[in-house]
Amino acid sequence: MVNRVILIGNLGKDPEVRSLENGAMVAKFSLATGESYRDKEGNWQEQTEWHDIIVWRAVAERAEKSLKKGMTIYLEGKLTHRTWQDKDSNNRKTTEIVADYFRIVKNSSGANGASFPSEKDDPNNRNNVSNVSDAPMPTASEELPVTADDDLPF
Amino acid sequence: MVNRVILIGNLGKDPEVRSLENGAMVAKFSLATGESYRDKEGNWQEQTEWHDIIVWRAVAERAEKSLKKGMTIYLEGKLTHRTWQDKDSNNRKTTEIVADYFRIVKNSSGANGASFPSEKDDPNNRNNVSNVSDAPMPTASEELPVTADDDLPF
Amino acid sequence: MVNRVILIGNLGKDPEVRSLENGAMVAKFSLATGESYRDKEGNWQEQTEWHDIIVWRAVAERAEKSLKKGMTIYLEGKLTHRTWQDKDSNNRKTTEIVADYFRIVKNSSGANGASFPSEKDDPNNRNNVSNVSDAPMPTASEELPVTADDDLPF
Amino acid sequence: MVNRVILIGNLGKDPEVRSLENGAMVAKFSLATGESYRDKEGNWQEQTEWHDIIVWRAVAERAEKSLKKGMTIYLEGKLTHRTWQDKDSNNRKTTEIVADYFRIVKNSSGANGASFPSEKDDPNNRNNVSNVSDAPMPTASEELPVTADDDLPF
DNA sequence: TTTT
DNA sequence: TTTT
Repeated sequence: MVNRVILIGNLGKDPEVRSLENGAMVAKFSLATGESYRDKEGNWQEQTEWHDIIVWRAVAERAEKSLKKGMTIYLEGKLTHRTWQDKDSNNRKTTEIVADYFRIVKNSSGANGASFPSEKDDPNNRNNVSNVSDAPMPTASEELPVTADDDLPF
Repeated sequence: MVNRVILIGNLGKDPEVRSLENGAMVAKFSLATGESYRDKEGNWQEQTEWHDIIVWRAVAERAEKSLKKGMTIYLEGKLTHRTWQDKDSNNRKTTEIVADYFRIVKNSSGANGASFPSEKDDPNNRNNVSNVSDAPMPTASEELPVTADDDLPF
Repeated sequence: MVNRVILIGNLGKDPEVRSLENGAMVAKFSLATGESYRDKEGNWQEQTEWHDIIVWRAVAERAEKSLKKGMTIYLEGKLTHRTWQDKDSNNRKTTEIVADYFRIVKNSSGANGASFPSEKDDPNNRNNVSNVSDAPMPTASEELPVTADDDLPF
Repeated sequence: MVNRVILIGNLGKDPEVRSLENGAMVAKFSLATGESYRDKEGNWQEQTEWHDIIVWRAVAERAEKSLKKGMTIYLEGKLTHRTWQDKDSNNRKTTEIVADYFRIVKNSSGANGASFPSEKDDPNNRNNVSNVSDAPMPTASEELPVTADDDLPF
């Protein structure tokens, strides 16, 4: 089974961050994606979707440090649905995207908003993390340049 | 803005298909994705997510013809959320995935269930459609093999 | 079978656009994706991947009009590989991404480079196109607001 | 920058697995994705793409244990290109997909080839790994059911 | 060849 | 609640 969501959108507010009793950090925020289209009168209409995003642990810590209302971010995650009963015993359903990766596409403020944020601002990104699990991770004494093709056993 | 969902899962039932007054066809079905994990006692637990899928027009027609309860399919689409009020004037929210592409990964029945279904069973797939918009679409008199690289102006 | 590529990166040059004899338009460009990482001395290193992108027909026309060297774009497409023989009869292989969708994430110039480009600048985007095939597309006399849930036959 | 590839296809051979001097395991295999289309005579043609896949470390170990020629798998990864010079000093380019996740969609043999393989056969999958990093991971004494919404601090 |  |  595969369950994968990819979004680029804007944060409606700063993330809300909490810690559970077991120490795990959680962050939640809303992300707006939208599309513009012309209606039959030729006027631009905006159809905005607000997605509820939840992130855990290291991703939540990174969200707390780096995400602010108004930013545009890229994220990947999975769709989860929870069913519960409200005070009138009606069945209610909540849908959230559990994101396991995000990166900032654009800061909202003018400051460095004009630039695609460098990954240097974003040290815990998946690419670096991936280096741990995907790459040979040479020790200092046997550093292999990525292009050192001859060192590969193929 | 980007809003993209990718799922592989099983149909809970045959699709429900309807036509609107304007002639547009709509189909809906539920798709289960799941993951297994060991709980603290070491027993396998299954966490199933049921997603509400909706497809329109040509995709709905193809769904009606080809999709059956129990099949495993791959699909791509976008997440949409609608807010409405129930009889008690509570705000309720419904989340659906509007799929613009699907393909069968496995038939549920034993018949040809063992084989990855051929695209020959699936003539309206995106790849064929893409040929219309993505490829040179040569006329009969100037058919270009895909490998006829020399005919390309680069 | 599924073959899907998703990239966000920068254009190395303006697209090269050509028309085939059959009238089909083709555009090609290179897209850089990169990741930064610290090397063992703690210096930032950049690992850039240059991807060859090819787009056809309507997507090529849109690329010609809207894409410029230095822009950051999001795209989706598929991986294709072609094998050919060079002048020394060596087998050579070329890999290209045939993109069927793109959207501008950031203009390179200062002008409106600070803003996430509106879809209003981007009328041929997939979302609009999707409206044609995914939505009921009501006629003027029976316009249905997207939220007019009651009009749906479910 | 984002660089993401999603494939469902068939393994051309068993993976080739090696260990580097630093102990890192590497596995390589070819994956075929294809699409069928009718040519102008109305005959079915098959266009197969063969992708070179490379996986590292834990993913490579899992590939060695579980992947066999003929299986259909889903994978996610990133595109990488390497440039090198052949014996005639020609610049040559090699494209590989560095996969960071895969799962078996269909076994090739008749044995349990008819069923979508359970994640129970696939213990090192991303979903389980994600549980480690994405979920609260309660200790035994404070186990929280996934639906125990009231225990979350929102 | 881009970008930070 | 964002953004254009």
